[in-house]
Amino acid sequence: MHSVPSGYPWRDVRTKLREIGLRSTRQRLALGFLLFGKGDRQVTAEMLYEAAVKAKVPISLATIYNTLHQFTDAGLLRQVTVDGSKTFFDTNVSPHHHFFVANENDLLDIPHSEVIVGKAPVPPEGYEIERIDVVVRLRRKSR
Amino acid sequence: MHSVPSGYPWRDVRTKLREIGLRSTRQRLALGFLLFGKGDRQVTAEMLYEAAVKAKVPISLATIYNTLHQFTDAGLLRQVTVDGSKTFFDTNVSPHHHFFVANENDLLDIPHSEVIVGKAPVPPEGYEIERIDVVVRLRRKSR
DNA sequence: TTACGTGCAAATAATTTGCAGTCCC
DNA sequence: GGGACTGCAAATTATTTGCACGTAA
Repeated sequence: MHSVPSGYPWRDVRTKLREIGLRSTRQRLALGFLLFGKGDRQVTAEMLYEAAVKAKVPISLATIYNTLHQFTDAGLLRQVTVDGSKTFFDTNVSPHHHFFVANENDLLDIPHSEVIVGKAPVPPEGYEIERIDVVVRLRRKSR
Repeated sequence: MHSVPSGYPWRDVRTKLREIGLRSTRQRLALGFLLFGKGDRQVTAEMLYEAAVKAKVPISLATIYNTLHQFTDAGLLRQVTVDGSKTFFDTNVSPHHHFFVANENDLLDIPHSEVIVGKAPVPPEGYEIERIDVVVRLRRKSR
């Protein structure tokens, strides 16, 4: 019944929390398991909140937001902006791009093998490229 | 003193409005000139509001939003999401990508000549690609 | 005239923040 | 015990909406 987390060694959330200087509170442990327990996930605060509620973890939305940002600051999560509202947090922090299905509000990682950016554009004078975000918008096939 | 609008033939905003079935009200004419008067622009509702105020056009923020969406629906503008909050509207509706300077909240078109996407990723079963958005995040060069 | 537009203010939605009470270390 | 953490509610920010009044056609 053990599933090996793909992409991140999360045998011990508690240890990880200590490493990044955060106390191992009930809610942070729970969110750690929910997020890193099995494979990569890309969630919104709302989704994670629902998952926590479903898992019977007593937590408030404010704490979800706080924790997501603390994890992001610690480099455990990457924030992804796809569509106006709703910010996603991705447990996959390695460089990669995303598929996004707008009317299902669903974000998916694009396997790193799928090279997309051929040639980076030349930035204007005085600026340098910090990162390139690619979002491939999908729609359900009509038939 | 005449400047030829680059990218769009806006000799007559009034005509254009009629074409898309909108009445030529004072505020719509003004926004039309501000937006399409000289070359491509990429603005937020707030930016356009300030420009209108500066141009002594009596208008409310609500009308700015209404008008931006009407223009977008008519295909005159393209909505661009870069960063969580703040939605940009781009007068350049041809396929192209963007540079974005986060801490200056500045959006720039990337010339179409600058090819970026090399190979489109294979979408998951049952889905097809609707559009590919590329945002090249820039930062000021340190020195 | 009269349906379409506009402006204001109130309503939403997502997220942040202040602060009193709680809980790890 | 004491500072870090949590939860609630109130505050913010960007945007939308309801509705009385104004105005283009």
